[in-house]
Amino acid sequence: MIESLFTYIEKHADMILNQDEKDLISLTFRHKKIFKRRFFLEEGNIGHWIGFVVNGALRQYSTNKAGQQYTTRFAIENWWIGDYESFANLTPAKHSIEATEDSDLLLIDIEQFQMLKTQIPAYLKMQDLLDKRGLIAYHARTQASISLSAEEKYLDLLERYPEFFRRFTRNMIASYLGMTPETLSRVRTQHLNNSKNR
Amino acid sequence: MIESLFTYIEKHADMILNQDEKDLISLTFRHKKIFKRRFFLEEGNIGHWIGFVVNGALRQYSTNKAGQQYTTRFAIENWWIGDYESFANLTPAKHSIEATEDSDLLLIDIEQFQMLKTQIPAYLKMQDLLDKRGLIAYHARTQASISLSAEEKYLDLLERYPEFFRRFTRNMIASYLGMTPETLSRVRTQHLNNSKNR
DNA sequence: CGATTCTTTGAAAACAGTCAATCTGTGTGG
DNA sequence: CCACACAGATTGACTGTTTTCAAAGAATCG
Repeated sequence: MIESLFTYIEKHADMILNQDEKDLISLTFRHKKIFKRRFFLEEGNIGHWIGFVVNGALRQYSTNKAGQQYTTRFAIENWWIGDYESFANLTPAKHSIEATEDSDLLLIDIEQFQMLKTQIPAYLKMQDLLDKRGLIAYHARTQASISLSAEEKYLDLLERYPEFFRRFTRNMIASYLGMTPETLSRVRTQHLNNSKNR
Repeated sequence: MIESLFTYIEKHADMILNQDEKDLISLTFRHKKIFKRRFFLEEGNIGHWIGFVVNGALRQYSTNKAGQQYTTRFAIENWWIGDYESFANLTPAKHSIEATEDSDLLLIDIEQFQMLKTQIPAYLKMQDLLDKRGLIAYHARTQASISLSAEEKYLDLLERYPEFFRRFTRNMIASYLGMTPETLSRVRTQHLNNSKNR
């Protein structure tokens, strides 16, 4: 189980972990199984842990006053999941995180997270890369949500993460893209027909 | 000029800078004046520097294939401005940055930026805070752009940053909010009339 | 198999965008 | 200092896109 985290760190830091480092990491993370439809975090609680997804799938969402849910993130194998704001500041989470498949996570809390960054150079390097990427990804997504039509948003996501369409429901994807399920459905059939007629 | 940067760092790190640290910072940053309508960075170039805005105002935007501009950020006094992706990775910038008022910036490049983080604890602490805030702000903006109507987006921005409406043109604000200037205009007058009738 | 949830489809309404004309304000040059 | 030019802002009529509401059709889970 922990092996996939080692591989992930080595790949993203472009460095090799020695045995001491691997041992430290093994001791630091703890395994948690979350079954489908169960919550990893519920809005209002403190999200003490972030998790590395060994396998499974989860979605993060928030709910507005009208009770509508907005999916803010998806996570599948080899992604990290957690309410970053709550994790970093130990404030009540503004999001809930629910498993959409039975999932295996490796958890770490903020103190140990900081500790690993100081103790293991590869961990720090990986985290720097992820922080950078995170900012850039948010930027791209904001841009997309502002400037693209419903169809373009759909095509954009389909191109980037085709797997999402196999693993998450249309409702979740629609709310991730900021459109209704009906609109997503129409955009999809329309696009499928277009491809057929060529 | 550099004083406002000291103040900023001390405030955001919640720490005091000693004289050596102040001297180091003074030597590291260099002043640059950018006049209205001039560019701090043009798309395609490498954004070697990021800048602390001592005074003035700037906007960052990108242009799509159709030639439309999307404002991605504003910066005024005591904000940082730069294409973070280009700065961190030394890749060609995907955004342009233009002064919308005569502006004074204090510039730093990536190497010196890293150096200050290792040499000055307050600088590191400030930067950690800003990174956190940046992620959270992007999250909030993404959320807003997905889930709010034109009117709600307008009200949201008006509440958060009323100053923007005084210092940036409606065109810029409309493109920041992801709507046409006409829609922004209508939403505004409608809202002004609503407030009047109470 | 039956119940529940998810997805699709249709029609009408709301919303935002486009195009064109007018109005406003600012800055520049004569 | 005025007049003119120009960019920005508003307004109106129209078009196109997306949402809403309602119902029917699939798919999934116990």
